[in-house]
Amino acid sequence: MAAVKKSVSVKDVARLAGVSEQTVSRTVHDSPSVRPETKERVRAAMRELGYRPNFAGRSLRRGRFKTVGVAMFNITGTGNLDRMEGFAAAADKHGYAITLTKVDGHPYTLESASSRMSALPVDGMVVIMNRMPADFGTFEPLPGMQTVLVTMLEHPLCSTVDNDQFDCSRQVVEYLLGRGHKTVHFISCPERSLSGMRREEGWRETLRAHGIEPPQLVRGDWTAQSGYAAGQALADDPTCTAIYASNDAMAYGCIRGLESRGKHVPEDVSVVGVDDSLGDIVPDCRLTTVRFDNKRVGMWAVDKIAGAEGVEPGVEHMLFPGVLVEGDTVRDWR
Amino acid sequence: MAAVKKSVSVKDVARLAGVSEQTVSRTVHDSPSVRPETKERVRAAMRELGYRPNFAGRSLRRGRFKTVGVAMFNITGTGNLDRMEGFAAAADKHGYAITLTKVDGHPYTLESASSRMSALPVDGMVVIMNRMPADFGTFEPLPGMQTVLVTMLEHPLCSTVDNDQFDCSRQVVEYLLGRGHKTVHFISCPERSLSGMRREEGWRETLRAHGIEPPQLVRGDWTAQSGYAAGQALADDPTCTAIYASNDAMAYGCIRGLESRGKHVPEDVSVVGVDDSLGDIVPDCRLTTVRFDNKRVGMWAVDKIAGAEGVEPGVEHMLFPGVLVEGDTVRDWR
DNA sequence: TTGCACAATGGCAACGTTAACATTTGGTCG
DNA sequence: CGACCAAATGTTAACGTTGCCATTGTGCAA
Repeated sequence: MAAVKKSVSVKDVARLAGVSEQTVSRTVHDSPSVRPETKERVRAAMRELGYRPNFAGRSLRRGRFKTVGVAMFNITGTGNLDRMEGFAAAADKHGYAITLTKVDGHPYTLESASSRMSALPVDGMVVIMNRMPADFGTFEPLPGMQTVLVTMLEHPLCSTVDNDQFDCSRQVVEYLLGRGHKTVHFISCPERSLSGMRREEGWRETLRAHGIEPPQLVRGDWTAQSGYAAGQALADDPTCTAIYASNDAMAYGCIRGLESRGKHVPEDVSVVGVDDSLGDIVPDCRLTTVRFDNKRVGMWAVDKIAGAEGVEPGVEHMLFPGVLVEGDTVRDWR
Repeated sequence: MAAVKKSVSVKDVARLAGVSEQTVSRTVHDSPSVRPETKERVRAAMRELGYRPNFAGRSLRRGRFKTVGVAMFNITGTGNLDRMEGFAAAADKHGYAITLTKVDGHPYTLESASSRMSALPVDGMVVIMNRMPADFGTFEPLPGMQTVLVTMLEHPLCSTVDNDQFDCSRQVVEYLLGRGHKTVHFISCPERSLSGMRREEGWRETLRAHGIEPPQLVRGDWTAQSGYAAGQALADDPTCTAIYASNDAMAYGCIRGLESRGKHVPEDVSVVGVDDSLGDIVPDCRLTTVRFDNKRVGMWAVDKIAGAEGVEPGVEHMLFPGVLVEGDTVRDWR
């Protein structure tokens, strides 16, 4: 039955329309040097045969794919969905497509991401770095393959873009100090997280810049449970009037932990989180937090590649600041 | 300076290694009919020139792209990250890549997703349907383009796969009835959600199958706030001992709403959610919920396309059941 | 009438790869 | 020693598209 459906080429269309292949091509590209009635005839033939331009032939001829590759070591991760939204939106804007690749190979290296991409039809690539790759310092992007890293670390050969985690902490700490708190306690995250460590640095250095010696931090593990424990531990510390948690889940856990020890938020203790991820999940708490625009980060990365269009655009480093969103979990002591 | 870097082709490698292009090709594919020392010579030449096989030339020759396209109307959505994880994992397994496309065109139709894909280098496509597309009944997939829809509705021409939302409600309702509850109240979601409506049907029909007339449902909007309001409303209903909420955020909101009215969970009222999305975000509550394996759904979709490898595989419909995860929010009344 | 400009279209080649077939080489066996 | 075989390598053509140049046709000024 179902005849083997060989793909329809310009040749087939040309034959049916009684024109040359070249005229078909010109019609596809809507060249002004084809007579309208000829165009219409060709278009009719295309419709009849169900012609669709062949991507491979076209790319081979043109030498470009109009596609950006995205390499991820872990697909599941905070903000990845928003970043992808950004990738897709920017790609769309430039008429590009996005090719997604999971690099689950054991070596967590840029090299492995790069070689994975090299066989795919992409003009440039974006790598989402969550941790520190072993070869960050020595990595060289493939020749002719514009490479953008999503990370806060600056790379000498690749453009980079990310949220500004240092500035995020600066904002939070200065916001709390500005509300009359004498110091800010910190619930951190596991040490292998790049962005988490940068938040920690920001907290520490901002306090020092204000002449305050940072108190002992409490190390968490991103979960609300660890925040809960941290909240209980900090409830007994009389100097603790303000807590900055490295993400919203820990901040929320912390609030509940404080409450379990009879401390009220924000009356007794102020709490600030990061990520604005609680959103519609928690009913009774408008957490003061920092919102990042991950979509914008994603768009920037793809814009950098797709927007270049052949020109050699040079290495650039971009950090987008987050926005502090005021909720109901901070008390003004002034 | 930077000389125009024309891409290195088999021809260049062949010349340097002093062999024919075919031998280079055979070496790339590790054919046994090339002498090991010849292979080594060719490999050395490839390394020296930095040869990378050209995707376009290869696909043109082979007629296949080894790529699956994924069309999404909304990238941000519950479970999409896990589904993508599944897409990527299955693609990887088959040596395929994933091309992601956001269909943000105004018409919410399969046709628009399909035509968007037709110009891209893909062998098949997956469409993630959140709502009901206008042309669901009349849509015909592109010839030669295997199309899989992620939806619970069965389509005559396309394979479909999704979580079994009806069965999910059945499990929850029978679980609660089995614990001695006389009926199960329901917090629904907005009516435009396909999966939500199917959950609603499952709840209603399972109750009826057990000879119980479903009580008036409370319509929510996915947010914890709406769950909170629902909890408060249901707290005054003496017949209400078990509540099934259409997602975890509403379930959690509901619990807090009940508590605000002096009802305790699970002592007074049992609450069950869906999605297992609270995870590490909430510290004090192990919610009984239903966990779906979205990764598996994603893998199935890509397997269906990439696994076929040329053979015409026929239309198939797949629903994966969720797993009820017991937490601490259900009381046994028996 | 010729020459010329311009519009419309056609022919050819090349992009990089590889399947199919062709050729060469070295060795084995009757 | 010639016929034959297998292993190793080479040659050709084709996949679909499009840039470049050539060709044809048409109208208009010289």
